[in-house]
Amino acid sequence: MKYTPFLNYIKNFVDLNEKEITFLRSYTNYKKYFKGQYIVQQGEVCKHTNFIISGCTENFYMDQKGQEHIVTFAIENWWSSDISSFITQKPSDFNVKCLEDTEVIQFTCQNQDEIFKNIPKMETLFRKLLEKALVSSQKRIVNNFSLSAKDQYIYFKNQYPNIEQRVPQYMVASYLGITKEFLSKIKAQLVKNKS
Amino acid sequence: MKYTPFLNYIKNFVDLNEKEITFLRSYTNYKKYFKGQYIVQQGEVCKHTNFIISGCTENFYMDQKGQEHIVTFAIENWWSSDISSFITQKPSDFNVKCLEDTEVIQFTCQNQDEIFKNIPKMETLFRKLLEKALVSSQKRIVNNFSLSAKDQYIYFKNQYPNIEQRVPQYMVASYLGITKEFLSKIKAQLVKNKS
DNA sequence: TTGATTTGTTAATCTAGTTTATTTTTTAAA
DNA sequence: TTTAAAAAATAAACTAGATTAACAAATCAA
Repeated sequence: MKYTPFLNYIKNFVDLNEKEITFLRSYTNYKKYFKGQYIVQQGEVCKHTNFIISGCTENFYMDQKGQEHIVTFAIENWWSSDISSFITQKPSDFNVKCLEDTEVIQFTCQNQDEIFKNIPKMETLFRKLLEKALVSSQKRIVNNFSLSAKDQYIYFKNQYPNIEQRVPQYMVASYLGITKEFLSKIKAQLVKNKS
Repeated sequence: MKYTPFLNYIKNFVDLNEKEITFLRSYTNYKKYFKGQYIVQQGEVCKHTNFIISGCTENFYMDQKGQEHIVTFAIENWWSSDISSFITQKPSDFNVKCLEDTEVIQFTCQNQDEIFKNIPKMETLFRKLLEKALVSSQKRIVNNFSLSAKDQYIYFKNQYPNIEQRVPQYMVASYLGITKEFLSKIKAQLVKNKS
């Protein structure tokens, strides 16, 4: 069943009874996007928070010079949205785009409020998820400060071993905040030093 | 009374009745630190989340080369802690140090759980604060990617107009992730271009 | 099964920001 | 009021990473 991965994920953190599960299902919905489709577009309001059942998304923005910068990737069992636009319901500065066919369970801001009101355990879960997200966001700032591009790449590979195989290299470079040419150079260096 | 600024702050977001206020006060405590004192030290567990009534703190860490990097500043009406260590209750990678005499209202991890259990509105408030903190952390990553050091400095001045006067310039440089020499150069440039 | 588009490599040149070192200014203790 | 320490400014030499450009593989549609 389509909801299974989502409910299994929730079960890792909180126990829901039948009634709560029914409620949760009625306030969320399943959706499938195809490779290349946008879940959110820069300038539009981010209507949903999405839990990824299968597939892969990128969250990126375009700067004044027209350059794209990838802020995050998300894969199975991760959450994907533009949280800034979602909580304020104002136009987003980011795009969320599917890099593969992607299935999600999603809910609106209104429905999120209903869920939290009716199942306080869910708000506790989200509070804890936000804590972790904040920690890893801060960790990224710290790494930006104290690691060279090479060490940041190594850190990325360790932290997200699954992602590098699934996305083109120039996107990894964009995520790291370096040019694709320089990442190419770093990889050549690493190969040389190994042998 | 010492609790007034804290209760006023809370009042901006949620309405608490007398009983809830009494509860909140009995599960938090007031503490005064002097300039130069550490609220958290690298290697120790961060025992409290602190709400700053007066004063100013820096959150910094020391990298392998012995260089200090400031991750955040905090002043009146802000929260200050190492959230990673606080939620996991494992040794912290960061120091929180007072840059001025600093008065706080603080609570432990255990007491935070009690507060959330007994006053669900407080958990909602914290969930929302975390959402905002995450947004501004992501914004900082984005700026790191797309702004030059000069533009990041300008952004910092706009976003935190109060802080620059209160801390030495080399700390602003550390926060921005650049050397104090380069910040000095940027400021000289800005002065020249203005006249 | 080809040719067109997307992705990745290499190398020369360039630049934003670092490092190191010296000098000047400000702060604060005695 | 003097003096030592902390903070800020200036400048030359240096480097990590960007830019540009040309080419090589890989992927994919027809």
